[in-house]
Amino acid sequence: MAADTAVAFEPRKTPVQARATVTVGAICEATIQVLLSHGADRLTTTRVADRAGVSVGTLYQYYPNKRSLLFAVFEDHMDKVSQAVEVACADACHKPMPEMIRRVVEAFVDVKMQRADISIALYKVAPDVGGPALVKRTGQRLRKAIEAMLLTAPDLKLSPDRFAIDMMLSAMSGAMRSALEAGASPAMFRKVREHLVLLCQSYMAAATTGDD
Amino acid sequence: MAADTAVAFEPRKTPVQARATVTVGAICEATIQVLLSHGADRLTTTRVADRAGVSVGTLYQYYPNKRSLLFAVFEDHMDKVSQAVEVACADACHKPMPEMIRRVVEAFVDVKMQRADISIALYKVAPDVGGPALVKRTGQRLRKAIEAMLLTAPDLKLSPDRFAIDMMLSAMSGAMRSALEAGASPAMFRKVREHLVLLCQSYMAAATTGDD
DNA sequence: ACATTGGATGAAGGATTCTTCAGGTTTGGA
DNA sequence: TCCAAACCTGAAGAATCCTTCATCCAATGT
Repeated sequence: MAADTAVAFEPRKTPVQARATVTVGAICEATIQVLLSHGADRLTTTRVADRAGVSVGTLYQYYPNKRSLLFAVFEDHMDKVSQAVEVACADACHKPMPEMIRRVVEAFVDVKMQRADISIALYKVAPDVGGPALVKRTGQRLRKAIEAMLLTAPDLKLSPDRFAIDMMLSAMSGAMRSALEAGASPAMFRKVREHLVLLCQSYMAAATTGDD
Repeated sequence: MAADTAVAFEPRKTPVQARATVTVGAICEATIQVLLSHGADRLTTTRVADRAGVSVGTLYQYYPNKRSLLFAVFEDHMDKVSQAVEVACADACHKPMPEMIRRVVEAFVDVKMQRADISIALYKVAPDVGGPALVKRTGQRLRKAIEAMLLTAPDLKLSPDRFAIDMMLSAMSGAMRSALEAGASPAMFRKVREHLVLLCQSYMAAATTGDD
């Protein structure tokens, strides 16, 4: 059921002139917009091109097919999220564990919220674009960053469990996803953030005590 | 961007004779299979009919369109999950809170795992089929059941917060989703279940103490 | 046995969509 | 100024898909 995850996903050509850079940016932005306004199943290359103010041909000059376009947008978003979390991890080294968790969770929630529209749009295509694979890759990247950070915690009895970190990450994703898809208000997001911090802190505390 | 969530989703006709019941069952099962083997974007009504061993016309006799078919399968699954959790809630009344949480989490994990293939298949179409709406509805249903159960807990200082329950549910969904999409082994699932219990228990304990 | 309602068929109409390519326009350096 | 490379255009080919409907088979009750 898989194996075609890596077929022709690479961009076809990289923009050289400034004009083309603008074009590619417009195409990516238009992809998000069309996804939000028309849904994943009515996302057509022509519609995206129209919205971007270019012709279809132009789109196919940079992306070999529709999936590669979606994949590129998805990959870009995941990369931004990863970077935000990695920065938070670096900043939180040597702090007490609860403080570490707080920073990581807040960084994650904030970066997702700043680009709420993109996050929501991408949930709609992830399945059709090798989503799980990319999500897994990103998960590993985040886990490494968090693992490294936790190793510098002065108040940890047990070494942090890899599995527990994955658990925490997937719980975070789930909570954010449902908040985003429910169209939560800014006030609601603050509450989600607050509770998600509590959730992760208490789980991590429990997971790094008499375990085995 | 919404408003067409309730268009022609109702089944067209309900099977009367036994023969037709079998047919409808085969169509639903075939839908899952095609989803798993071909992906959401290559799920065609003709392919589903072929796999079910009937003609397309038959399919359209029961479902007015493709989306309504997907919706029906989705709705059926969500109903099964809800029932399993509701039963667990009813059984766990008057038990200590940690025990309650344990039962609910285990019920949820187990029912999802029993139908792992269906769960995975449905993740692929949820976005295109009024998924978020159905998920929200199911979430409310589950929250009510859990809320009622928690009210009978003998060891709870604060009345359980609605928001906290939603939080727990979305964290559970997220964790299960990533485990399912990662193709976790049975052994891995046991570990996920165990940790998810711990996560929910520690969060609930924290959320029902000095809060606000 | 027969009429009526339920159930099944599958070719074909109608509508989209993806992707290409031959040819025109713009840019930037020589 | 002039040219080659970079860009852009958009009509049209090729491939799918969704859905319908006229027609035939099966079941049920009288």
